[in-house]
Amino acid sequence: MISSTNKFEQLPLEKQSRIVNASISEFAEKDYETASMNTVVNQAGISKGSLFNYFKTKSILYDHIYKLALGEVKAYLRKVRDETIDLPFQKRLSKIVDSGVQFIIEHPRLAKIYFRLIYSADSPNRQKIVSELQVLSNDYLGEIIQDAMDRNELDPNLDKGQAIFFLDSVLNRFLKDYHEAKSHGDADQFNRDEWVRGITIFFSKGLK
Amino acid sequence: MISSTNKFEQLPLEKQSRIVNASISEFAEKDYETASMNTVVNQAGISKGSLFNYFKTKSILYDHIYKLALGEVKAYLRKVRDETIDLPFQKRLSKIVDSGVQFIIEHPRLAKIYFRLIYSADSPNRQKIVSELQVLSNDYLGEIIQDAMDRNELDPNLDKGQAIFFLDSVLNRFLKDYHEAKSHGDADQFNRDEWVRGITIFFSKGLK
DNA sequence: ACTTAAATTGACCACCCGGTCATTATTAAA
DNA sequence: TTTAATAATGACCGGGTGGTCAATTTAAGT
Repeated sequence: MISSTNKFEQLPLEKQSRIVNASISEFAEKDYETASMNTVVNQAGISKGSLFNYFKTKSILYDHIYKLALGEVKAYLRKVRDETIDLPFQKRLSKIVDSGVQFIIEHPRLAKIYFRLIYSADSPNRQKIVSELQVLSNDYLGEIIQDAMDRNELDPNLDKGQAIFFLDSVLNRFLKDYHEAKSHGDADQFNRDEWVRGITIFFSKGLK
Repeated sequence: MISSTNKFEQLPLEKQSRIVNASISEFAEKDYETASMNTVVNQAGISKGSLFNYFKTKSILYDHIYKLALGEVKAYLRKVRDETIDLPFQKRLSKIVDSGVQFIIEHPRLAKIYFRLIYSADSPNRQKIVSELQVLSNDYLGEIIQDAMDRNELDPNLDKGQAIFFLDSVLNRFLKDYHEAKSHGDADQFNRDEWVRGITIFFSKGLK
């Protein structure tokens, strides 16, 4: 079976990275419908015919790029999960937030694609992608919560599904706001440590 | 001073509502860039020249529509705020969630436009609109929280800004998920009362 | 009924899109 | 060096876009 990115993968690495780079920039800057294959082609310095030879359609190229972005996100998450496996819940949570912030700083364009995927609506196969992400998040946060419950750090009668939802809501929203503030240049309004502390306290005690 | 919607407002009401209806449908279904003036025109049963006579540009029409959507949202929020002014925090919170759910049921297209505005990125003047919304949310939730603090229902040492952020994150995310589940036909997985209870408990006690 | 002013129309414009494919340039085999 | 196979090109296609404007219909004034 021949993958649809087969021709692309056989290209010299330098050319591959030019194309990937241009695509990342374009899909980070504009949403799927508005992103232009012409722009990608010009930025990558190749001809239109070539690009459509490597990727049969726009949506296949998009697939390639978002999977790449998601792969990076997953790697970050895995790393922090494994590195914090022995830490208490609060400490663990704050490390996860830290790691998210770090990802945004190191890969701003991939972060943009990721948030577009989560929050915006108009990628192809959106429904499938979103439900995949939900499973991912469920597994990931579910594990963290289960660990904490096993250690009696969290209420053992907790509705796990709801707990995951709350974690997911706040964490993603925080990172999204942080990302937006950063790309608008006014990230200094975020005292990171203060927010990380606030978030972990909130999850422990609520607002009471 | 002549408003840019002046000509539009002088139209017979029936024609106005045909145009508004068509516009709402289009901007609910597609994001700003993808929404088509031609579709609006056809659906409204008027000529293209007329529409551009009433609204000089696409972005002015969009302005009119999103302000309309936002106005409805605000009215709902005001109503529930005023009706629950004497209730304790938890009860109040659950009424707010209820009201949001009701809004989604009664105005699904406006809800779609609202969520697109909040979560998606590509409307004109996005930055200005989003910061306006932030002020709105700050005022609204800030008031609710302040009331609760005054009654010693919440920790008096609470960082108000953070508290608002947590409320906003969870409430908006819940309503967005509810809205999406509903428009995908599988809203039954949401046991509304259970979620409302879970949310209010979470805000009181956290996950401990 | 005639004239004038205002509202409505839709063909038309320049532009951009994703995608194609005959032609050309490059490489490998003989 | 000639031939055959492969890779790269960009002019071109049909279609859609926001926006315009001369021409036509409708309404108002006398």
